[in-house]
Amino acid sequence: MNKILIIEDDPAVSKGLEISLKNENYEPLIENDGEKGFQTALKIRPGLILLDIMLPNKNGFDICRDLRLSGHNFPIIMLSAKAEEADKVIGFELGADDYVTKPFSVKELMARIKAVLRRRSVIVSDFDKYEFDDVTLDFSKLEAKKGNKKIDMSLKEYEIMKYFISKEGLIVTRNDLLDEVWGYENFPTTRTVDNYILALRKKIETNHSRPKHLLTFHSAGYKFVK
Amino acid sequence: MNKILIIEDDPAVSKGLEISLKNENYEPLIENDGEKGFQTALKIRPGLILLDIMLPNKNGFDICRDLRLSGHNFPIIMLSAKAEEADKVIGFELGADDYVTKPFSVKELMARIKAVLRRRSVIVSDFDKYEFDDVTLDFSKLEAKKGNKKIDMSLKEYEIMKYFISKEGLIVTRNDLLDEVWGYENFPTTRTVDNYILALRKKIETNHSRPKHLLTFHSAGYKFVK
DNA sequence: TTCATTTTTGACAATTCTGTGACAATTCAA
DNA sequence: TTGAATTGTCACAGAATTGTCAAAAATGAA
Repeated sequence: MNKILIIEDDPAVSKGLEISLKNENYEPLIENDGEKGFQTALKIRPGLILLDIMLPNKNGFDICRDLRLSGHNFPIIMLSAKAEEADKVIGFELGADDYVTKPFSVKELMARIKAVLRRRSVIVSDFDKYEFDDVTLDFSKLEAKKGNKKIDMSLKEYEIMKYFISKEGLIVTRNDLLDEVWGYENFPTTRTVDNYILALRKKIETNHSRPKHLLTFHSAGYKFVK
Repeated sequence: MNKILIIEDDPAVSKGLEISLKNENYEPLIENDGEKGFQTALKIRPGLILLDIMLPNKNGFDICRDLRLSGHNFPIIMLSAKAEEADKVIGFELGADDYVTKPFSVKELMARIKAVLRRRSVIVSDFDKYEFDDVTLDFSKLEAKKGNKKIDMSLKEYEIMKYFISKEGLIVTRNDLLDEVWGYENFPTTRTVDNYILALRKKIETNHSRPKHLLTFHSAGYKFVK
């Protein structure tokens, strides 16, 4: 997931970036045409896009906006020769993650790439407070309460709850959870999931052996209901 | 530092905004009168102002202009029923940061608030004295006290405290700190952060091994509470 | 330059979290 | 109703993270 798509029509710039990125163990790919770049982005789903603004066929702003409109949220860093604030603002409003003006120092750009990727790797979806029954979860403060008693939950437990909540009312299989919460780095057994369910039930359910929110669906998975 | 002043005379709108903002962990405050809103802005120095245009006593354009004239640069997002481009231009020329036409989607407005605050977040943090428990920090004089004993703190320690304070109650990851306090020039390891935490705890906590203000959140980061 | 201070790193200890397997309980299907 | 499969439950080992200290490296002033 460290593919980086460079959409940039000046070979001097793109070649330089390619070399620097390879040095940092990313996998750079160059497109020098706006429309083709856009298509490639959709196809290869890069981990990050370095996006020039002035491009043949489709400019950077349009690419950024269209990617966002079509529901993709690849991290995007816009590159531009113009230092004007206006460009910057537009870039951010279209959903760019960062904005770098040429000429830029390679070191700085690398740092910004790292920063953007780091920020993204943490954030998942866009609610950070959620309530059901007598339970309150605050994901940005990592605070949880049942009634007026604080609940101690680990980060992984928050992540699991967040995933369940985002799928409220739907069956979530153990493999869904392993893929989405644990990711592709770790491969615990499906039993691990059951253990977390148990732990969560003890925390959020009034009677953990008669769950009302984290329900079992035999030989399918679990379902969270509000 | 996340107070948001809503100056809006339609309760249907302001109440709705209040609820949404609370959900996002902001602290909304409503004024329904132009002149009073203006005075309140001067008094409470909000982190951002949501400003309607049509208002009793003093309209939004005047409020915006007068705030800027009196040297304040709170981020301002203008709200208006009129979609006319003219309004837009005037709003920006008066120094508004963004402009949203009613009816607006709450999600969009929240996104714009975040975007404006992000753009501004580099500049703001305009407090230079802060107190909690028996600790006093003066960021412009670089003086600190616990009880009546002076504390020796390095500049970086002041910067870290300032960042924590600006995120009071929220989780701050080590990477947040590295991005925001250290910036893009230096890349110390995350262990460096822990060491600063230790040093700061020894200085500001009464019992550094039982911290009450700089709290650890395992596998997430730290949180400052007042 | 030297010296004092600040910043960073690395090592190790202490703590917390995760994952696993065993066994019990439950569910399903025939 | 019975047996196989699935899920509930628990306690423990070892992984991973954080606390802590001391020493090395960097910085800045005299």
